[in-house]
Amino acid sequence: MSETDAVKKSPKKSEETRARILEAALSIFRERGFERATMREIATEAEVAVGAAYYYFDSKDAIVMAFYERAQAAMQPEIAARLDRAKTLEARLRAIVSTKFEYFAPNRKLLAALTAHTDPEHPLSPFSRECASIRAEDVAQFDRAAADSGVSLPPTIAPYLGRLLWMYQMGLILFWVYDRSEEQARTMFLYEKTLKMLTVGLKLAGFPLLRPLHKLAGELLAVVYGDA
Amino acid sequence: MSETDAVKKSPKKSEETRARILEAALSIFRERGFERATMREIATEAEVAVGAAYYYFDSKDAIVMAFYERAQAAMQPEIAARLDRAKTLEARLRAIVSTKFEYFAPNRKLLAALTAHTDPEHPLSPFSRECASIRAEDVAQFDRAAADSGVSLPPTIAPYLGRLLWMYQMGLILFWVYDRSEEQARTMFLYEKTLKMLTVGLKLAGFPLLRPLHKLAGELLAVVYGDA
DNA sequence: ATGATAATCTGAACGCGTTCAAGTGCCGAG
DNA sequence: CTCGGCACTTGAACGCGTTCAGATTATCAT
Repeated sequence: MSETDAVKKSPKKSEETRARILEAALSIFRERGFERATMREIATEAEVAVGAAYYYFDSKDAIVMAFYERAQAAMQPEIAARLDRAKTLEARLRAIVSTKFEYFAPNRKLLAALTAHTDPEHPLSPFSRECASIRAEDVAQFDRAAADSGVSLPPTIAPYLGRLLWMYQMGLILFWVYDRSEEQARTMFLYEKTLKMLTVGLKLAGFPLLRPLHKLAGELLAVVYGDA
Repeated sequence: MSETDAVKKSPKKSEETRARILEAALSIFRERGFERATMREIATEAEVAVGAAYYYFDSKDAIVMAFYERAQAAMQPEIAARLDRAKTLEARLRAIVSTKFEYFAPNRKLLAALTAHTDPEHPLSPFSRECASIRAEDVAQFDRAAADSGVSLPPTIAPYLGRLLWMYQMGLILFWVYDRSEEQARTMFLYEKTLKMLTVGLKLAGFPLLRPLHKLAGELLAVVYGDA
């Protein structure tokens, strides 16, 4: 019978404790928001001492990061599948952004912790070193979305399109997180309109009339994304 | 002689204490940054107890707000004067942005506290209720800068120009605060290029070719700035 | 079984921002 | 002169995130 026990325990007992702490934390974050939740409360809810929570997670921030990484891993295949089915850039952007809205909808309060900071030195900032790998995955998705989708940009701008689209998406999500309108209707309106504007804008961007802007934009992007 | 003393003290002794606490705080903020400064340290430096600091300022955040309000009041006339001298939109934008860069240059670390948060519920966020009056003053400056400066936008967009320019300026300042390049050279490059791009862009914005975008942009702005 | 070693867990304690009951000193009315 | 009230000041104490020395439990070679 120690055999069957061992089988039951095969996903390691400590993994279960870790999961219990994570779930307790997320439950409280969702209910009360990140700021108002306390580590003592989380530990009590998970039936461990505070120290145990810190054995599994480096900090309160790190718990949110664990959630974020899990969310990213969960959404990745869904987004990939949807991207394969969509052809136009608009449809592909919808695939990415809608998947995120759907996944994060029950966690809007929690997500606020991940959008509250601009400071790239803050661990939970979307621009932080800690978020770099998730950010890179996201940008890669947008690059895939833009690839052979009909949009043609001057070579000085094209390499930045993925990052620019990521930025657009971040703005949208930021607006969504703090959108107090019924069912976030304002964000949904913004979503539709900006998406349309983006596609129209990208079509117009090819016009030779805008040639002087191309050079400027290229230099600009090179400096912004240069090294930092 | 109690007379002359009274005259000396006429700006009230407590005002002097308040000033001493503020200066102590700013000195430490500048040196070590907002986060790393502690209220105990500030109080010690100002030669008072912690409680006294809280008698004059509601919170650590409130000290930064006091600095921000003072800065705003100090820059206002300088900007107004420079605006009067400038005619083109570009020159006027330069007047506003350059004045701010100059004033805030010795306080970049401190300013980081005011740009670190996107959360509109955080007191130090540029989008917060606490910053609303300063923000309104800023927007009014940009409105003045745009007034009879040659730019003509469709009536669906024109009313938002001030707020859009304010947003542009916030982005620039945000980039500047975290710009680690020598003398913030990258920001200065960005400043020049985006300013040029903005003026070129605003000229192009009148073209009838862009008519479909005008309607879209108008609806968009109405929703974004609708009530929140 | 039996230690030894590592993994897991505990709760007191630290430094932080903040609060507050209790002082201290000053000033004007009596 | 003096006393009541008010502006100002104090520092201990609170709740927070976090740390850490030590206790407890699991693992496993012997």
